[in-house]
Amino acid sequence: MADIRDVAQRAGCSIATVSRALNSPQLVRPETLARVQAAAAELKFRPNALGRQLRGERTGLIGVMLPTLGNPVFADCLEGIEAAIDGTGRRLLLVTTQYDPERERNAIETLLQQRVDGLLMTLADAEHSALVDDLAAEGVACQLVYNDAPERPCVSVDNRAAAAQGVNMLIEAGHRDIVMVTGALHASDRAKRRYLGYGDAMQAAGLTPLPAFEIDFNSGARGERVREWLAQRERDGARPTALFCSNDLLALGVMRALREAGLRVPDDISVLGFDGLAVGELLSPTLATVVQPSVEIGRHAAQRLLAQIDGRVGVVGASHDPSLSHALILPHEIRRGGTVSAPPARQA
Amino acid sequence: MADIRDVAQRAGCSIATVSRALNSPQLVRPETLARVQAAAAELKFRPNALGRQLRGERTGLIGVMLPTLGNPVFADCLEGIEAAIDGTGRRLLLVTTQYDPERERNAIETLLQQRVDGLLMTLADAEHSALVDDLAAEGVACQLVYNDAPERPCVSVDNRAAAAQGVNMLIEAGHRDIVMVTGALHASDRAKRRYLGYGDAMQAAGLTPLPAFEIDFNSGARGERVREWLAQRERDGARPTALFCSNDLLALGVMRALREAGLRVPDDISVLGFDGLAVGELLSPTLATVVQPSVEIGRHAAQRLLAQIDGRVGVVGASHDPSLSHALILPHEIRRGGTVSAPPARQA
DNA sequence: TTGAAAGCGCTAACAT
DNA sequence: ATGTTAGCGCTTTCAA
Repeated sequence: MADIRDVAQRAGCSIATVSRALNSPQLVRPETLARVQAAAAELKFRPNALGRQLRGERTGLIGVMLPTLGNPVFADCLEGIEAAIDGTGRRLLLVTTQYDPERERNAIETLLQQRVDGLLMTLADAEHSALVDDLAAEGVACQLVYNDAPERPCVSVDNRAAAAQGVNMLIEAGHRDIVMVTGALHASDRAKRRYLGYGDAMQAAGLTPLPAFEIDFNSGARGERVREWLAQRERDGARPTALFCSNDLLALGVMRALREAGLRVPDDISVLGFDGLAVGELLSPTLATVVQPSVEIGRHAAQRLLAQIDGRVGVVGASHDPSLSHALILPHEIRRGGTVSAPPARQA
Repeated sequence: MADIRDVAQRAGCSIATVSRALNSPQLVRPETLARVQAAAAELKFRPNALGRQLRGERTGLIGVMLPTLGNPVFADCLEGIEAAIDGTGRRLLLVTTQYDPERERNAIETLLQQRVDGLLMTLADAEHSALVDDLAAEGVACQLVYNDAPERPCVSVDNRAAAAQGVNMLIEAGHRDIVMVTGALHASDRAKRRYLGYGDAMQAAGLTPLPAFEIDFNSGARGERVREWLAQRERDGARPTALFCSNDLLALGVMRALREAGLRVPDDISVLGFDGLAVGELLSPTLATVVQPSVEIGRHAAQRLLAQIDGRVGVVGASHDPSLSHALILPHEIRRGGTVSAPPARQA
């Protein structure tokens, strides 16, 4: 593979001139420029980004760390990130962590070793993670996505308020027995905040918040678990009339289980999701859900990160925009859908 | 940021010893090793991967180029890729191209400049693209995913046979008026092969293949287009009784349009998809589809790529496994689902 | 406008 | 077991 020296020799100039011709053509005499370009083309010269990166201040690499791509929420967000960096000459280094804190640590270390200019990530639990503080202390540019921790650099919706508003919609539809269904609650700060929002809405309506029904997201036996739980509640005479699922994917799984258990949605039981996945609108009945602007979350996070990186030019006197180190809360939306209706008439 | 020299000084040894301590601990006296590790920890030394990569043969970087992450097929495939490289110490450089050939060219060039060890990609049209030949000529390790071009290094299903089998299922259910619905047909070699498979099945049953109904994937007006088209067919008295959609996402969109047009699936019209998206099973009725093992496709492609890279050790006399430069065809599956039933009784 | 030269941080001979 | 040294390919002063 030809290197800059080969090109220089072929063009009859020094490597410095080749470098200029490639990066600052205006600094080079047109005739020389042409010779260099010709030489580069003939040799199929492909500049080695590693050399440049090793030398320079920046690599143009952005580290992206997400829990999984199996949930379209993250894929959507990634699309927003891509859209934001498109045309800036940056590239994305991608890692997924499966919500595993240890993998999170490793991944970050790896990305940092590659000298990414900045980090975009969703942590399992941003509030209790010292990671973000460490990164801040090290001066690593970084934005969290989806995590909402008010005092941290992140982009998200107000999960608590959004959840409350969603649950409130259920209440307004006439539901009083509402249970929240979540994955492992302890593993996700978002699910926790949504549960708080659920509690807010319930209490504001004078209802008693119920414990969340937690089911393991990764277990194949989800359907069965749901049915067992339902049967139990049935025996207790306390079957809820509505379920608030902490995310859309979970809602879809739950709905399948309900169907298999012979329950009709929404006639027998209403279901509300959270995320606003596009597929939700394609279902019938359409999935009622709390919509986060996933693509926009990704886009904004990336834009903020770039601003952060660029603001770091002089390294010292840089114009550190303080707003970039606090949360950016994007508006959520309630999407009414066919999975929510009034509760079935009470049977004596 | 501390570099290897700082660590050496602090540990009272040479940089070579530090390097050894980090990469081949067994070559270093335990006592020295301990000193180095202590020094590295105290200085929060983070090895600069760029230095190593510039020096070494390999970067450990794998370039991944996909059309979009908006379609879960590709996200699933990416999960398989991740699974395959997990634990190998490699990282993924990700780019999406939106099916745009020019972006494809740019992206590849970019990835190559970063000196990725190999490339994993889905091209819009692998058969007519000179890209793959160029790459092969340059000796770049590369595997195509989803594209099935028999003579190329790729991992996919046999799109033609799979489509034929799917369409045959429709025929066996009693359908004779079957139309294939696709995105821009010219843009995707897969859609083209699936259309061939459609033709195969129709002809084998003594039926006349119909022209495909192409609708722009990126247009928001999809629903409307479908309704117009249906109305037209209706007037012609030639409304098909079954639609074979070239992918599941399209099928979902089409089904929505059908519903909005007042048609029931499958009572009025049957729908068959292609891909095997997980959401298809969560719908009701569940989506009948031709299932590709997306995660496995990604996993295998990555494994083959790694084998290719590793086989290149001696650079010259390497054990170039020739099978790696030909297609690996993975088995597909027909998923029967609620969206396909017998055609409605003929009305005079 | 161009060239010479000094590294960026690391690894791997080669020497001791 | 450890040190010395020569680059990997590039950008960027500093001089000319």
